[in-house]
Amino acid sequence: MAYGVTDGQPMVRTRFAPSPTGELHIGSVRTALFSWLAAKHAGGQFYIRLEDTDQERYVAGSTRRILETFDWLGIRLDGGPDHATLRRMKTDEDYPGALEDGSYQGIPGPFIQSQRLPVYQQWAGWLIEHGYAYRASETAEEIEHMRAEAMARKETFRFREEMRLRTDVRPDEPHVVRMRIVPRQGVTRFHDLVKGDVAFENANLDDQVLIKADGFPTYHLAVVVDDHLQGVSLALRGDDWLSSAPKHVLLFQYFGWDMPQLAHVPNVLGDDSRKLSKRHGATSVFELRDQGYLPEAVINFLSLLGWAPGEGDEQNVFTIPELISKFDVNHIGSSPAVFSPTKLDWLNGVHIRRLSEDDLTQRLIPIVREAGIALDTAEQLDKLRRAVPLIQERMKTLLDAVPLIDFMFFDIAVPTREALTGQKMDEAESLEALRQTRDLLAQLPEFENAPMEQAMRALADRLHLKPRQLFTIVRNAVTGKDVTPPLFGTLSVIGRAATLQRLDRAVGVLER
RNA sequence: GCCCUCAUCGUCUAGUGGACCAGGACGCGGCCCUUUCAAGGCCAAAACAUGAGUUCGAAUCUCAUUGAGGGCACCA
Repeated sequence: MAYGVTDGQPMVRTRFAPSPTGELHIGSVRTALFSWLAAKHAGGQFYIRLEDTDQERYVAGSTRRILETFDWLGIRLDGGPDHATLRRMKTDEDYPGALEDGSYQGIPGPFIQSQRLPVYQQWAGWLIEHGYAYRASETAEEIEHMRAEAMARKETFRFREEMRLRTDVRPDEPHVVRMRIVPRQGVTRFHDLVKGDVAFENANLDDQVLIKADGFPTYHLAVVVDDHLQGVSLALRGDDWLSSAPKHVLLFQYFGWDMPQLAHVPNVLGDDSRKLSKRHGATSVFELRDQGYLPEAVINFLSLLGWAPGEGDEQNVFTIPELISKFDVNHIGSSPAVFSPTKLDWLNGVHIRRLSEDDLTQRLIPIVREAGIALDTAEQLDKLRRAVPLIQERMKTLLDAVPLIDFMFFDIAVPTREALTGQKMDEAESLEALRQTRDLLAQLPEFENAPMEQAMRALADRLHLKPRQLFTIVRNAVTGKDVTPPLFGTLSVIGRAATLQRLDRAVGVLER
């Protein structure tokens, strides 16, 4: 397992290597999470490397978005950006300085592949010198033509050295560098931590382009060179890479470098068991964040997509430290997992309930403000603070808080007569009940939960009403809703003045 | 077409030849608690894709079939 060596100690080092081509997909985030957990479990390092070798697909600002994703999740990188700087950046800025640094925590940089071009050129040259690669100058059109001919013969097209139109390509003329498959026959095998032993016939591998005509490396060269130079001991990636893995294995062999351990993790699928896409709602963690999910819950949920502690351990709810201590790459499942919004909801509720009241209050503040509820005065903040214990176990997402508390801050619409008339009661009875409630609450020495409940139960008794009959009309009168947090705690947050005022108004409605 | 991968309740999964007429979790249904809604507790329904084979014995091993996914770029 140990591959890199730091200070004489074996070191597990993993990386996440996205392309800056837009929003980070949930499946990619999960792969990154697995990588991070694997590293942290072993006390190792996790870093990020930007694979921007395709200039055409580059999307401005995506590097920043990628780094923000990790920042929000609470995943700290052992190589990469400074989080404080990151938070100060503007949206359209990209490439934070820390990623460009020469090295970080002993990991040699830069961490942006476009800044490592000479490195790839150097190693491509080495391959050519040692007979593992060659120059080729066929144009895209020529290749396309060859492909069409092969298809006409119903053959699978693979570019091979023998198919070159021009041999003896000079280094100074436009060309690409292609890898030679050596040996041409035979089988390339490797062990994948997730997929097990995998074997590919060399005859089915083509002479992959390693350096493009623009001088940029392809993924295949860059990933091998960087993983080696940066001391990656365990490489996790999506299983769509499995088919090209044998080429990477061959390159490692050509170079004479030790292979990192490979783990190809399955995709995350959407509700319809198809690949997750925009049509499935949440496709980036920012959407989840905006929908009121906690990073703790997202991490917990994602870790369970394709991984389980195994060995009879049936735990489902994990803190991040628990995940770090229990995570094991060998327990990653080999089949794709479906993203289940309902399970995420449940886990989010669980993690919300685990928060301290203070913590939850802090997280609610921006959301409540966003909903248009002012929290500028100490009094308003105190109201929220007092409401939190009443709503904590009633939320699946942070957004759920808003309808649970808005009436504590805003006045409500005038209730209808129907809403103020209790079950199996007529309007006169209901009116009398509300009047007596009003008088009772006006005289109550302490406008607090317990004494209020005691007095109100006694009142219901005197009126020969069931608590439910009385409480329901009081709830409607004061909150304007038939679903609220527990009534008396709620009234106490609303305060005596507003409560009495709303009761008076309700009495007025029935008197009319 | 060729190559590769995958296949246990609706979903996430446990399970590595006997302890499995398959365990847990979400969701669903019911009950309890209860001022509404939640939370919590209890109970229930619900799966080894199919077919051969190996074996005294298979969810677990092998093969085939079917289905699903991925790859076959000077994209990652």
